[in-house]
Amino acid sequence: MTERITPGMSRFAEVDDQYAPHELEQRVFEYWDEVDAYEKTVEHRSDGDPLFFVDGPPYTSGSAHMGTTWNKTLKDVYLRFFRMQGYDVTDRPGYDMHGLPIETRVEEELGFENKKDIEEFGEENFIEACKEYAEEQLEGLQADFQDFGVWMDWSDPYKTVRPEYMEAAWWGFSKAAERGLVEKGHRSISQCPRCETAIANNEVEYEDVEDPSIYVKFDLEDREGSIVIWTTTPWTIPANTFVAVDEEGDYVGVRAEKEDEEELLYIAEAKHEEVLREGRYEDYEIVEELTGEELIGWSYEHPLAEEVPDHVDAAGTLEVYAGDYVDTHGDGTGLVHSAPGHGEEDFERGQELGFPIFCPVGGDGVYTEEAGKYEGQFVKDADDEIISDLDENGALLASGTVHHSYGHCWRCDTGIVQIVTDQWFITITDIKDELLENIEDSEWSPDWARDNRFRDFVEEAPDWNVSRQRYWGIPLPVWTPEDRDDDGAATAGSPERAGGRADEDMIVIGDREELAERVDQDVDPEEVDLHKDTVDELTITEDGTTYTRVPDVFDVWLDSSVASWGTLNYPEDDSRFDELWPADFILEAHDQTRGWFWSQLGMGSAALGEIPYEEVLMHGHALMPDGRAMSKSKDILIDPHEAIDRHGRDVMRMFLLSNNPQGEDMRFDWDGMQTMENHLRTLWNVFRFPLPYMRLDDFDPQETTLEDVDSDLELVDEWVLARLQSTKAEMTEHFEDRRQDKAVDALIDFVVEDVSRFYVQAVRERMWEEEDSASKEAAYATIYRVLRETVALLAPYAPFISEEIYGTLTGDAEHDTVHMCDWPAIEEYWQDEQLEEDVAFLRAIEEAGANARQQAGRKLRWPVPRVVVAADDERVAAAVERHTALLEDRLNAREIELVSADDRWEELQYSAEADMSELGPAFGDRAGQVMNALNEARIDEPSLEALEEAVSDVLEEGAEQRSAEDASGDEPRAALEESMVSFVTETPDDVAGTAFGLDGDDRGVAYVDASLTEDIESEGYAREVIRRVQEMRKDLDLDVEERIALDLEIEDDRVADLVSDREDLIREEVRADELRAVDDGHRKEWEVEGVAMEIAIEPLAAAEASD
RNA sequence: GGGCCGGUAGCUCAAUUAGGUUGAGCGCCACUCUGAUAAGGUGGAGGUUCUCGGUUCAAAUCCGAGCCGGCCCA
Repeated sequence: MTERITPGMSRFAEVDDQYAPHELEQRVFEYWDEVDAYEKTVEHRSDGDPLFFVDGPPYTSGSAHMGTTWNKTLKDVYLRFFRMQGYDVTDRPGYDMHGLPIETRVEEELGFENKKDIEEFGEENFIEACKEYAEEQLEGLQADFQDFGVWMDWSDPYKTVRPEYMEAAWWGFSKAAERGLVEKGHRSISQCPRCETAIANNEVEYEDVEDPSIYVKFDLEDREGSIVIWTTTPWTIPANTFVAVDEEGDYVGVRAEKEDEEELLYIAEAKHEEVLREGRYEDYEIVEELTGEELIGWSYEHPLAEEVPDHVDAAGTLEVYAGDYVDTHGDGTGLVHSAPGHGEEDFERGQELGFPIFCPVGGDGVYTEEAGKYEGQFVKDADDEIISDLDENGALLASGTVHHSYGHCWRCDTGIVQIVTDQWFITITDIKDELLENIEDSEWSPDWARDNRFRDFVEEAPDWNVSRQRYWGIPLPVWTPEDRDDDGAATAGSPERAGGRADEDMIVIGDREELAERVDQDVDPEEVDLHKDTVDELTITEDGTTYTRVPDVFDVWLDSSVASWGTLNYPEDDSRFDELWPADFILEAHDQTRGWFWSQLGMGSAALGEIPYEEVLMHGHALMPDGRAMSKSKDILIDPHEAIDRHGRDVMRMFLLSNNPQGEDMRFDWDGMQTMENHLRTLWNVFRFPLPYMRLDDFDPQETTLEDVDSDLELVDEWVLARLQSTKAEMTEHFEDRRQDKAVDALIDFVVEDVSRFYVQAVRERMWEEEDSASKEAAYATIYRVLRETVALLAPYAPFISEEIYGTLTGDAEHDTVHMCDWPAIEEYWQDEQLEEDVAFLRAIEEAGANARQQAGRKLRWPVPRVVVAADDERVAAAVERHTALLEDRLNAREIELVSADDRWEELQYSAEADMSELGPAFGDRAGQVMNALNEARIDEPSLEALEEAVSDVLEEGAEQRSAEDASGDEPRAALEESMVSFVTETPDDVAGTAFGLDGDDRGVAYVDASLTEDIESEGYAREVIRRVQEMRKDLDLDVEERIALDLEIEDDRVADLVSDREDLIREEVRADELRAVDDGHRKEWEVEGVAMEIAIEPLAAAEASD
């Protein structure tokens, strides 16, 4: 067997100098394959508590975009987290593969124009072509998801086109039918005339278009004059049935003159000027003022009575009625042309009024015979002819065009027509109260998504039209008597609700077994495919009646609505349903409020009386860097593949996951990607740093645990371990709040700020020591524990780099994959809040000291004799007292002097900062003035008396005002209180001092005494020499252990003497075994603090070899 | 047109719960440091907190009216 370098095989193996994400990720993919990492991780949790996650199935047209990528990455991070917490997670992915979008894509590919082409091609062939297309798209999507490092059960996704899944939809629908929630309805729907099918309201996309805008006069019968209506759809005029007005609106009768003719017109008062201007009338006079109520009952003549001989003429039609959809201040005239055969509101009002439904338009948008003169024309094409006919009839008041938004088919972009047809509905409005109650059984993040958005939607949701007159979908499992009058005309004109209850004479089949049992033909339930072409011909004969299948297929939203049991292959497989259902967790974007969140609620409630999910995490959309929505069709997008090419999978995931997942949109940001890469590089470097030392010393983390070296731990070790505990606690809390972004921020902060910038800095010298020491072992054990737990915490986010680091750290001593690890538990033993706070103060002091040093012009390399820490309070003083040595070390100070809060430096001056929350209530409208005075004051001691003295002018002025206003004078004069101010030190010129603080509050000042002594100069110059020799070693690319000969020439005698005092130090630090003249070596001239030096080095191995 | 969410530094966001002198990271500029670091450190520039009005001693925060973006609905 050939030896391979893979994570998990060789502890502390050599790793890349640089973090190289692409190579690393390839290695990890291969490794996962090799050890069956995913399968082992699933198996590892098989005894855990079940956690039933249901994947909202992506639609299989097109490839993964940044939004899908974010969605799947979020799912991945939570599923990995749940697994690490011990849950046995159901993680079956799914794909939504039916529906009009795929049909239109396939039609495009095949060059089809309309349904006739499909019929000619053959339903069976077309369905097969759709299936192939969907499967192809699925492959691409799934390859992408796997490439993003998402771990789900890719071997067995649920597909909505599989018979067992389609059966799950049949089952759900049949349960709803059993509850009496299925009915056939005669309703106004949006129809795509190209696709020749109803489409759901949420499939209608609104686009700005130019349409006719006409004002039409309807001549009144039995009285003089006309009422005026406005419409942008002249093609609906043939179906006019009544005119609606606002009962309480104000209307006027106007005598208007044009070209010597006079007309009496009735219009809303608010609109009359505009309408008359449109009609180019020269003069007018208001002759009547009426309310809408007074117009009711007026009858008029149909304006196209001759052209459309079959027009509505039933009793009560062609009259004025009240309609609550009329607005006398909106568009139009305040009188609304109403055609129940078209508009939804018109339809509903027409039903109430018991009018016949006249719709002279077919499913293809072409006028039928009933349209008389216009028969055979596509409705939009007939607009011009209708307008000119109206004109000829003297009915046209004005004709123009208007830009407005008009509904279009979401897939083929054809303008929709509103017509009345027979459709099948799930009447969820009958169980609306139940739906609203069921919502309460689910927890949502963020909570407003449920309590505002979702509830609003559910409250207003209409019945669900589930039928589509198409091919690529789950066939309706409904059989009706073959001689049945399917166009539903019988119900038209009925004053009751259209369609009525579910037909007594309707058979709804619930599964394949039942299908095989009841149909007249031979059907093998194991083999039957269930698509339209296989079930269309099946008939059922019972009690002498033959039933044929309703030819429609389901709205594709119904497919995914049954995912909670479809995922479990229920009802075919009932082995897990009772244990798992309903889903514990679902996670989708906010557009699913009206989509999947809703359809599942409706279907779950209709079929099973319950909401099918218990917890929802609702995220936002991925936006472009400039905040625009991404759009594939407009080529406005960031391709996840490009993101991976530029930065790698882990980086992309880290970026995506560092965004708030609760309802807020995410702006993609290349800078943010780069920052994440920098963070991961930092982690890589932290990880890489101790490896050579551990290797050299044969450190064995199983032999030498943290517990073994407990007594040798130094302060920084204990501190970083305490920080680790806090980080774990913080992350766990954020994860449980479904804010993985805050969790990863905490982790990054820990790695970058605490481990890399502080801990590693602090332990470098300990690891650099050549001989074994207890301290070094303690540092090894500490950083090992820190890294080992860090990669577990990071694993759900960045599974690749975590895997490689884990493998390199643990060898074969632990799990095969980091993803089998438990979520790191908080260990109370290592918690130490006081120490964390102490170090926070020390770091603040260090930062201030660095600032002060820079002010004093003294580099960190040069020691300073003394740093004075003036602590504002006991807490700070205690921290400094406890850790003086560490502070000396970090500040490179010979001595730390603590000035406690009770004492102070006489040289110092003070000023005061006001606390406005105290000052405001006490001084009222003068608080700002007092604040300014306080800020400007300079005093010698930080006492309230001194301060009051300094700002006395302002205080007294206020007191005078107050007593002048308040004659009773018993209110006490506002005075300064301790709580209103905090004192701030002012630095003397000769000492550099900088304030330090925590969380924005000043807590003291660090003063750096930068005076020089010979001893300090000696060390300073020596360290300057060391630094330059190190640089020269680096020039030669010498190994860290390599010995050299050093040649040092310094012109200034005084400096030369100072440096030679530290000869031992220099030799040790630069690994110089010999101090002598070097002839051939690497030679360089330097200037150090104005002193010229010449340094030469020569590797000893090379020197020996050349001898 | 309606509902929900958002608008704070060049960018990403925090501070809005409960009103009290607007902050961080990234980016930029200058200086500095460098034998784990494509790093690190110090300083700096950068703000009409979308606009207008109101409440208040005091508003990014509360209220009202708009504007812009996103989602959903019509």
